Amino acid sequence: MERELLLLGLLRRSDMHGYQLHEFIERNMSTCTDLKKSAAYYLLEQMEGRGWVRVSGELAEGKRPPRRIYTITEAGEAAYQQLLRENLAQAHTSVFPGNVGLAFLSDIALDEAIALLRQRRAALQAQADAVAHAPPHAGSLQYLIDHQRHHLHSELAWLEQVLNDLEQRLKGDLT
Amino acid sequence: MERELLLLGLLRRSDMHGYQLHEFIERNMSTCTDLKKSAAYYLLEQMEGRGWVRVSGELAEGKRPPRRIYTITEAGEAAYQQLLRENLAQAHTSVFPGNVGLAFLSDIALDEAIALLRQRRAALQAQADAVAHAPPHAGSLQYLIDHQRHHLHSELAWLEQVLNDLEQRLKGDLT
DNA sequence: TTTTCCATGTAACTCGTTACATGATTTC
DNA sequence: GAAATCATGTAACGAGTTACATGGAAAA
Repeated sequence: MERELLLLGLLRRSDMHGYQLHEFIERNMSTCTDLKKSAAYYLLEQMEGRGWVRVSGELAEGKRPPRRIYTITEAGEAAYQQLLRENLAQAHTSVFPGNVGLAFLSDIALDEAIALLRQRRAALQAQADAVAHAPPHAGSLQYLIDHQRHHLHSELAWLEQVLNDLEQRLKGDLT
Repeated sequence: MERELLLLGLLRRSDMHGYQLHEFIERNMSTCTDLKKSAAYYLLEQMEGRGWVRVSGELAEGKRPPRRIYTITEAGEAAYQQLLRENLAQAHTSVFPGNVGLAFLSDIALDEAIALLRQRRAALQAQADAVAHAPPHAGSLQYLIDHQRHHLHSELAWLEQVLNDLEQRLKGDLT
């Protein structure tokens, strides 16, 4: 329900059409979350079926497909209130599939493991830089971005620790 | 490919059947990852189709379904080596769908927001405790568990920060 | 004696991605 | 004139979950 929470939260601020919603998320939240265009359209239709949103207008400009402007309904507002509370109260167990490799780190020679993790560190650093340079946002959206920043720093610190550990061991092996 | 990496890594250590693999993951890695039984069976069949593993024996005990023991093949070993390297070198962009709510924190009254986040903190703390009390593991599996521990502590620290911030603001409002 | 564990497997379903199609409009 | 943008939508596919079926063995 996280995706519908996101859409409802944005629609609550102002009516938008699908393309616009996707664009906003892409522009302002890409470091924290993502929502493909097709998924956005799909979710909007589905939520319309549930009565959470309704099409409040169809603006045709030229001969391109008319913009379908969505508005949140009362039922949608109620759903939003509940989803938001659930979301805030829960601690979702975070699973990092990208880290399974760590469990098998010792299957690789020390020096190669170090080289690989340095690559990872560089990529992670790039992500951290991207978030750092993101322009500040009004309201609590900033919390989400700050969280991502915090998380990336934590990941970098941990990786640094592992690298130090491995480098120490490498030294030990050579002497 | 993370799940196949996981299975290959385990099969490389010793031949196992599906149930056993699932059980091992459940027992020893449940705080970091998960793999449903049906998914395990499905992946094993699929990997067998790719020639990454083969059934090296069928042990029938009594009249229950015979254990299908899987062994990693040479092709599987090659795949493993590559998957592992890819996995270690990449920094997977971590997306936390569970946190979208934070972007809408200001839609809720301060005192209720605080109460909700305290619930979240308690749940998070419980997770951290679970990882802390997990018995130590041989080999680099420990890295994975340590990472999870590190991550949970980072999350707790950040949440504490947000709560402090909100509590400060609540004080300000009351005076 | 009832429940849980062992061990496999299948079918239906949900969710989301990819890749496409349309066609005007703006930008390079 | 080619390419990217705007704006919607569909169809096919893939991965994973849920829920079920089987049936003996061990534990409560």
